Amino acid sequence: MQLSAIEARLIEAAIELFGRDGMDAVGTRAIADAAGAQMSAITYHFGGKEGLYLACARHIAAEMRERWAPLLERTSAASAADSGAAEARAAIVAMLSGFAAIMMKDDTARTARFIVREQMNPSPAFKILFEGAMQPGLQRMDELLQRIAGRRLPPDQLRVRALALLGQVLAFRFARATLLRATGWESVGEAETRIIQGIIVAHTHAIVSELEQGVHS
Amino acid sequence: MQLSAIEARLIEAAIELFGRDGMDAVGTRAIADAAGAQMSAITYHFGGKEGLYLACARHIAAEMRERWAPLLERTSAASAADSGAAEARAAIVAMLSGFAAIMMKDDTARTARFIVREQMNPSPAFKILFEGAMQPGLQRMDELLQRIAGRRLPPDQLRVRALALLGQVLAFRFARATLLRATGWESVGEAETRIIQGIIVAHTHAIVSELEQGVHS
DNA sequence: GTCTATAGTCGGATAGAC
DNA sequence: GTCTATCCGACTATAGAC
Repeated sequence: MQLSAIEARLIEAAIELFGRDGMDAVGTRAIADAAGAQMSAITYHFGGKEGLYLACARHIAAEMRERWAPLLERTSAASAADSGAAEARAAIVAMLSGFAAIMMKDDTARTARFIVREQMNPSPAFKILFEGAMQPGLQRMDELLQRIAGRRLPPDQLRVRALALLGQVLAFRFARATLLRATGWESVGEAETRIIQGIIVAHTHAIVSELEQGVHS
Repeated sequence: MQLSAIEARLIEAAIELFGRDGMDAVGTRAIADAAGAQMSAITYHFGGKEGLYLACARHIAAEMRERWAPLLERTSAASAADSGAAEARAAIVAMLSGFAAIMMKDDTARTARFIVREQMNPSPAFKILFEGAMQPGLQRMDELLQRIAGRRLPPDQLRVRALALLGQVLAFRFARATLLRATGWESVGEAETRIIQGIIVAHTHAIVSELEQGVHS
């Protein structure tokens, strides 16, 4: 799927505006203006506002897959059947730490807003985002947790644990306004990201260790 | 601040619609219809759409304060200066477990959507929500964590830890679509809430224990 | 492919009857 | 306090010039 220059600009602008104000609240004129294009270009290239919205979802899914890729590669060995619990634990910590680094970057904010809207009010775009962007990471987390917990936990409990672990990271993106107000920080730069990562690592380590011991006992 | 019947109906309808579609995407006519009122009633009672929006924020803040109140009362003794780490740990677990119970209820969905919008795109309403609804709970979490960590952690680290703990719970509310898809659940009823609470309790216990030991060592 | 012009609908605010 | 009627601007979509 090769995009022309104008299509790329329209998608970038639309992700920003759809994310900030929601699909219904954004005018096609505002998107076109922000992209330096004519409103009718949206009709021509995407068939209308809804087509542009779905194109945004596909773009975001592809971008997320790219960002996850290194983390998934690095942890693939640890999820294999012949690896031990210690390796799996290290892989989980690495995934969440890496995920935190991705999510704290400023340029993730636009896509995150878009995704959260779909979470709370799913449209056909949600399927694209879930299968393209979230499924792979969740599945890897599942595999790693299973290497630690064995078969003692039912599958839905594994998934809930995976979501709770990821949720710690997500909160710093979703509840950004509260984070800034509660800490007094002006923004989340490198120093703040390191603090967050350190705490995510400590929490994850504690949780996974407990899971390991809980299963052994 | 006593509300007339029509004001109450308008606020209820507006929270639902503003939460689902966002302030800009909802028409005053749609709100009025849902409330069984005339559009001009919004102008008359709230001065306009924005006034209604702020009234929604105040209403939500008051409702949240009410829901938090029992948890804050029950944990106030444990946050006092003469209580021990074990009491504080139990209080933290109780707070998060209770918070999970509140957040999993279906009728929290509307207000949660409204709040998440303000998180990602703060308007003047955010201050109302933060100070009225979030500040008290966060502060109590802070106090309890401090009883455990002593003075070894700088204040912003305490707050980040508090947010990470709360984030686990929040994720199940604002990533609801992912939760349902990842688990295959059809809804989050009592049985599912118990599973989530159990995992929150286990995770919280692990995190707080680690914090306790980390400080002692 | 890119533009302008226009059609038809719906947005919020408000004046004035009752 | 509650209603109707109306203003004016913004919306999406589309037809047609170039």
